[in-house]
Amino acid sequence: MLLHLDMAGDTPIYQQIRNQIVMGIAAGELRPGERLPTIRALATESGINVMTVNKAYALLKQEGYINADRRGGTVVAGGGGSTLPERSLEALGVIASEARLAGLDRAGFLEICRALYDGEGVGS
Amino acid sequence: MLLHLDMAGDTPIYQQIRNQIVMGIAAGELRPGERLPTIRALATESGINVMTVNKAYALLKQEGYINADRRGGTVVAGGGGSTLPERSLEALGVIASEARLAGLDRAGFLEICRALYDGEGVGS
Amino acid sequence: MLLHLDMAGDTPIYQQIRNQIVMGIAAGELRPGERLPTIRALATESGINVMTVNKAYALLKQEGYINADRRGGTVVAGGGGSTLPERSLEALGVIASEARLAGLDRAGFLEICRALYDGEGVGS
Amino acid sequence: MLLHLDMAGDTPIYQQIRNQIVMGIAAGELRPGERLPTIRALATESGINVMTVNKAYALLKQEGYINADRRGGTVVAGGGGSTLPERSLEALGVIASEARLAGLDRAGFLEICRALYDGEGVGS
DNA sequence: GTGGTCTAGACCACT
DNA sequence: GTGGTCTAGACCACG
Repeated sequence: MLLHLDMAGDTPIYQQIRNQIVMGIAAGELRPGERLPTIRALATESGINVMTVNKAYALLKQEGYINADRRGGTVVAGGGGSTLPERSLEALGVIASEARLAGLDRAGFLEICRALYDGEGVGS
Repeated sequence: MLLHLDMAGDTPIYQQIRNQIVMGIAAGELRPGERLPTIRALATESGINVMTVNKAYALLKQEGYINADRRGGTVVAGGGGSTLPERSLEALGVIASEARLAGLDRAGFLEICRALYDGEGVGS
Repeated sequence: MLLHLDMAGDTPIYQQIRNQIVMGIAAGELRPGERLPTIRALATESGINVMTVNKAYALLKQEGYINADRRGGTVVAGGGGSTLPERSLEALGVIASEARLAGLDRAGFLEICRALYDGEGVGS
Repeated sequence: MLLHLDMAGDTPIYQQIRNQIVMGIAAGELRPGERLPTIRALATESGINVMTVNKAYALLKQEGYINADRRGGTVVAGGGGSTLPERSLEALGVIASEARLAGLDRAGFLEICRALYDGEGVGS
């Protein structure tokens, strides 16, 4: 459970944590039922504050990606995802426009989308 | 040049302006060489601060989507976009993961991407 | 005596046990004088800690819903409840407000209250 | 905008704030579109921390009761409430059971519910 | 001046 | 030992 955090960028740290955990689940590195690292463990290990990790976990819980097992620990939730969030759809629309203006043709853009969906890296 | 601004959402207003102009260019509603409305005009017309529109235009200029006209106006830049920005690529990766976890299969996801690329709406 | 416990929710487990026993008594499934399952039995049967069940029983005893039997068991207490607890009254006030804001008119809200009082389910 | 906060009780402060604002909206003391006090103002005025009020506002925003206007300030959202939250329904079921066991007959219980819905006080 | 974010350090409820 | 809550003080993005 190694996180790559960019302290300088303008994406909030708790968002970065949230994003990487979501990607980790989608990639199968984190399986449903598996325990996530403790808030405190992740905080000290990453050199950030407990509250920040707390916020990330709270967000993930609210979105239904993870569950806080009252017996201690936090667990990856099993499936049941409903639909692609509205705000992601909007962001996707903007990105598609940027792709067109960047000179990417339809096939090229879809190839990138496919690669990311399949969890392959995109040649930077 | 009608803007739909959401004062409640968590996307900064200048970002919303920037996004909608980018999408407008990609959709062909704004053609290369065409003049954009004055900062002041857009501001009063949309009921927002001049500084906010200024920031959006500055951002678009910096990204190369628009250019300052010699006579003081602002015009849509022609082509020339190089590659999909790094930060958009990262965002796309997150969205692809969310799509997987939302139960969307590859075909469904790519269909959405295609529709957005082609400028069609997505059935909500 | 089957308990439905939600380990993920934010209601403490001992509270859930307490609530379900209270509802069981009100519904007539548990009659005054009837013996409750042993702490240990309920704990192992539900896969939770003995201390947790203990806490629930202690709470119920303190509230007067159950009594310690001379022979070491625990039995459902008979009637005698005085008034609706202050904290429940406050919670009810909040819920009534939520109902208003949810667009529920007075008749609809009271119908739900009646159904729950009479032990009927509420159509989801 | 006076809040009555119980620092000793086991209800989190941010929850108490949230509850009282919800009740304030339902009672018509806070009307849609009206500005709520600043986070800092409410914090200093109530002698609590900014982060605590922040959390309460974030919760209210997430529930759709208020909107953070990006131009500064926070505003009461207009209507549009969907349905009574599931967790409130469960709590209501428990309270109805407590009422029965407290010796309240159906009419008495419904009278209390009606009074609270109509915003009248209940004789302690 | 507004809300959003982060930190360091602390206490508490729950299991 | 876990997550949940609170504090005091600070910086920043936004408008």
